[in-house]
Amino acid sequence: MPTTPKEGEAGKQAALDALRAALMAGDVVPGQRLVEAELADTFGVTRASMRAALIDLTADGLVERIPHRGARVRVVSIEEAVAITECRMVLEGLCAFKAAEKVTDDQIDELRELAARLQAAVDDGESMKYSELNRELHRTVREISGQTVASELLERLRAQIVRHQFRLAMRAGRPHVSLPEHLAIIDAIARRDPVAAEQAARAHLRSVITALRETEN
Amino acid sequence: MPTTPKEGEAGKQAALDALRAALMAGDVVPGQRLVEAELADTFGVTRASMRAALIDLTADGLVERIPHRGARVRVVSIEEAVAITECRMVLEGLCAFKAAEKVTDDQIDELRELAARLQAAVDDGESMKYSELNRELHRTVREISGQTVASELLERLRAQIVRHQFRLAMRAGRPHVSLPEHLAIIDAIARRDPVAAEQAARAHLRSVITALRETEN
DNA sequence: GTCGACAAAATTGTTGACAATCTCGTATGG
DNA sequence: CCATACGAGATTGTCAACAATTTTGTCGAC
Repeated sequence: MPTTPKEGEAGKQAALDALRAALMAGDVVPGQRLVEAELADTFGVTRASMRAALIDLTADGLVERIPHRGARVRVVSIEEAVAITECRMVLEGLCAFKAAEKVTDDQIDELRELAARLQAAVDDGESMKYSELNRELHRTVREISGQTVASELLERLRAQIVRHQFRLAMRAGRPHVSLPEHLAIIDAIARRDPVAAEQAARAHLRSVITALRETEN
Repeated sequence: MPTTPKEGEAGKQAALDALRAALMAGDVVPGQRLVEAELADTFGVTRASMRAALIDLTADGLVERIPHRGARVRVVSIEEAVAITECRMVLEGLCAFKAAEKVTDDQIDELRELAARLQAAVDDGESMKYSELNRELHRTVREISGQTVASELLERLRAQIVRHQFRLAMRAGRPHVSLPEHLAIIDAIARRDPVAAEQAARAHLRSVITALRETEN
């Protein structure tokens, strides 16, 4: 556990961030029991703070809490991951549509640069770098779209399936499939073609769903 | 305040339901301060229970909590309501699409009956009844679609704009506009035409957005 | 040998009091 | 007369102890 044992202050936020980071990083396996006192001790906060953090994470769908039975890391099945990605599909489509309507010249330059970096990462076979740029692209599109409501929903949904996303990113050859899809999104937004942008975003997520189903085990 | 002053037991749930109902019913004006002790006393629960309820409602986006400053009823601006409805547009489109794929014969009968009742409500000018059937239709479509993830998101979003929805439903002539849109959704699902169903659902929500913008004040 | 009941341990839920923080009215000085 | 500093009141945040509940382990009976 790479966490410096701080003291309890405005510890709730610290606890929340620490646990969330641990969840995201996969330092804690799905289904694992999350005992309040234990975690509170680990992160150096009071039990009340940790409790509040767990409640927050439950609202975010990352943790499952059963009355008098404690909290567990929520496990999302493949089917659930697919359903979540279907929601992402339409929401990212909306963002892409709006982004194509509102994009500025400066932002187009930014996107073009991102496209070049994505291409470079694939050429060099740096899948980690690619995956990071991938997230940056999606974030940039959401930012350009100005759809804060959709953005929040997407962020929530993404957090729930980070494990599946990670597995997907590890698949050999996956970048070669998704790169042209990403470039198509960028291109459509740069051309200021909302309909094409939405279609491209949807097509990309549809491809992600197909790939997700293939990882079934 | 039509609430029987119970005692504090599993009072959190009671507090949550009570406050949520009050929010939905509009018994409490937007922007109003929500003092923990005061509400706890009103609903006959402990402050801890009320606090937990407020935290839950904050996660649902119904109230706003500022550290050391308390909770207020969140006010959603027209622009925010539009953004929320845009998200609803694509999500309900997804549900309609899936519903058209999975609908059973029995469910088609159910939808057709609902259509008749909607028509009847409009003919009789019962806008309250119509609005209620409206909600039932949307709920039925979500149910048929089996998209639990999208359903939850939609439920959250709807709760945030119930006030605006109410204002909309009160507008004279609104039912005459939305009825054919609703019938189109039902028809497309009954024909098992996913693409048409999605288009119909989107068109309906697009119309809602237009109407929302017109209520600007 | 297995099933059921009972008791002990572990864990979560709740309560009440206290501390920290913010708001607002009031007084003081320029 | 206005601005600023101060302080009382009100409100939220935190904590530690206690109560309620579930789980686990053990014993005895069939």
